[in-house]
Amino acid sequence: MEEENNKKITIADVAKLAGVSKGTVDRVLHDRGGVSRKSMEKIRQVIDELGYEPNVYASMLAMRKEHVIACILPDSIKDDYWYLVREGFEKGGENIASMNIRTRIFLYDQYSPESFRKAGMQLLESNPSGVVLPPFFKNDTYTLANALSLRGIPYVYVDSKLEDDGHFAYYGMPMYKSGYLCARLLTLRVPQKQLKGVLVVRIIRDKMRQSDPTLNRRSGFLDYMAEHYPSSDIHNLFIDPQAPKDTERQLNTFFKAHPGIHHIVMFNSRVHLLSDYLSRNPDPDRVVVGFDNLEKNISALSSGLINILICQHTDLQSYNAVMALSDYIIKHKRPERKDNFMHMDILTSLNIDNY
Amino acid sequence: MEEENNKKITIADVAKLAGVSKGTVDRVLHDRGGVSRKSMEKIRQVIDELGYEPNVYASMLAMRKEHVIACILPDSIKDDYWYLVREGFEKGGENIASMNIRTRIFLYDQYSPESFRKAGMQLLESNPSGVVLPPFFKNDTYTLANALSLRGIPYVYVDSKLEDDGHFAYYGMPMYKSGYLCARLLTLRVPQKQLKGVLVVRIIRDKMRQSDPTLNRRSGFLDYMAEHYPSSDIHNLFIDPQAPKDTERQLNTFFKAHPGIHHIVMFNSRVHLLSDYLSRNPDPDRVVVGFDNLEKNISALSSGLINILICQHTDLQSYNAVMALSDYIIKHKRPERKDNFMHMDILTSLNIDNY
DNA sequence: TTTATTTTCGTGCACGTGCACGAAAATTTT
DNA sequence: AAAATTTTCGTGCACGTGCACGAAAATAAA
Repeated sequence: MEEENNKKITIADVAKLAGVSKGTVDRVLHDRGGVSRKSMEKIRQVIDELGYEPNVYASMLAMRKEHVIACILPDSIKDDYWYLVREGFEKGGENIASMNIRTRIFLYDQYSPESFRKAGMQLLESNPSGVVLPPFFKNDTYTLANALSLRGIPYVYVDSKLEDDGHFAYYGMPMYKSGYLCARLLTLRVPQKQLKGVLVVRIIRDKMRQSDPTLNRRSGFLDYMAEHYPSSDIHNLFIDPQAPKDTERQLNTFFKAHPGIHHIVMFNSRVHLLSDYLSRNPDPDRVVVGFDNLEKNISALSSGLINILICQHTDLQSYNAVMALSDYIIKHKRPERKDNFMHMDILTSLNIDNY
Repeated sequence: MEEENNKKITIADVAKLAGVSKGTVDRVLHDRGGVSRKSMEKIRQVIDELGYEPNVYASMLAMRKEHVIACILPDSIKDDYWYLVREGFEKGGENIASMNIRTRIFLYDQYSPESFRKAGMQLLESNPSGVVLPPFFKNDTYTLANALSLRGIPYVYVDSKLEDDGHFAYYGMPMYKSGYLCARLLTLRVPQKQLKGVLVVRIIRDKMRQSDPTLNRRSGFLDYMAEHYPSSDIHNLFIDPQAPKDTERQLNTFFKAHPGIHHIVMFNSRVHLLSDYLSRNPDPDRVVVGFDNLEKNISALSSGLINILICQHTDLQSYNAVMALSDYIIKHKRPERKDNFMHMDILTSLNIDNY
């Protein structure tokens, strides 16, 4: 059908062929009613026949609305996990700035659900055309998602997603699998019988957060270990990220008590917290695996303190989310898949360049 | 300076403040001369003061020109290396189709420089606004690049790049490093003394191509091996991709003669050519490393025939190239870096999902 | 039928930029 | 100084869509 004879088909062409005015064509294009059934059918048919496609530029030019894509985020220091999310969002923002779409970030205190709600209200007031929504406090996130649904504002989950199905898209990571992969990489060079045990370092107050996605990662890890090294011990050590000296002392104590253990993992993004201890206590047999491409992690990898980093493009998630929303705003196109799981990158000191 | 009080600054605003007409402002915006020095300076100053930024939509709407981004490629069967380049290019094309930028591919026979020149002429005749240019025949590519330069058409090298500096951008891979990484991954689990040797499988007629980028990769590989396994042998086996049965026979013969060798690498994208032999001759000690995310390679990885695939986003290269060019056409923005080296992904059967 | 109401539809302007045309101003030539 | 030429600049329309306004047509109420 598609008429590909150089000239672009416009609304006027459709109108003429359908024997109506371009106003009417516009009405059916945007489903805004007030068109008789006969006209509508005729117009739809002509649109198909001619293969009409709207001109994005003319459309955006005519539609004066100023578009805003918003994001709600925990306030965070530089080089934090959430900072990566933020960076990706902002990168996307730069990319679409010239398309007259602005971005706004609403920050909250990750230890105060109250502040989340407040930020959520402000976000709604800004009347965005799309929202990037990393769930944090489950119930409050759900409330916010509902409010957005009600207003017809598309929202994209990143990081993890809630069970509601009203989201526009999701960009996240296969947490369970990442844990499984982590276990495998950790034990790559270890024959079955030699593995004495593994130390899992955890953050003491992560219990606070209602739903911790790293739990799934831990499950994946434990399952692999149970399958392949059933007799090896998994030790847990809880550290306080705000007390680096305590951390170092704890690690010292632990490894004095368990001289046979050389394998360490952390399931969140903060493996760099171990850097101090690791650099002061070299061990040729040691293997350390961590997650996420924080700058500090990457430099720890480069300098050999840790061995492997499993990266899941935390920043790409929010970047993709922004781009998906802007594509929807500009071209009215939905992403190919609604739920998108990111690829896991294995980073070692050898392939860390150009990352 | 930037006036951020909601209203967008237009050319008319600039014109009024500079005491000229918008036609004149347009002239300085596009450097098309015919403007007195005094006016020009005044206008430039006002533009800075007001922080004027052109409206992309209005600009593209007014400028009727139909933009084409072209690519010159070896004709290839599906699931070939060059097919990946093509897929990336086409994916980019889909993405910008709604922005009224078309893509065109000019194919040539990779065994005929003559056909390359012909395709190049056709490409020039299509008068593209930008070109994605994977070098193949060195001299002819250089000639084509020159012709493009002369016409002011930006061209982006992908895959590898020539020494001229006229290119708009480059998206490629650190070949040497990929070889080095390959060697390391191949020998990950092998103690120094146990490695008897490695088999390098090569394509018999790759000598034909004037500059073969995989040579660098081979250098990286050999350097690593010389450093870490100085006493191990590197065997070369030349196969003909069009004679699968010969290949299998050659491999059989080789491994009968060298029972101690279990490590295989191929430096091009065709490690899948070994699949038949590998599946019919299982060897628990075997390690196979290959390159590039061809579908056949990926399925060989999934089914455990090969162990590691080093991927360099062959498709992303051409995709990025298209996007960079379209960004330039639409927003007049150049990429952040001129030369972009892609990241190397390490793929195992464990992290191959969602790739 | 006449009037009132609702449904359907056409007209025309605005969005901001690019560019062609030709006029005005400046400069050179006669 | 007048004419010819060159330089500089202003005017106005086109691009294709969205949307407001009000007219025409269809339907309902009188």
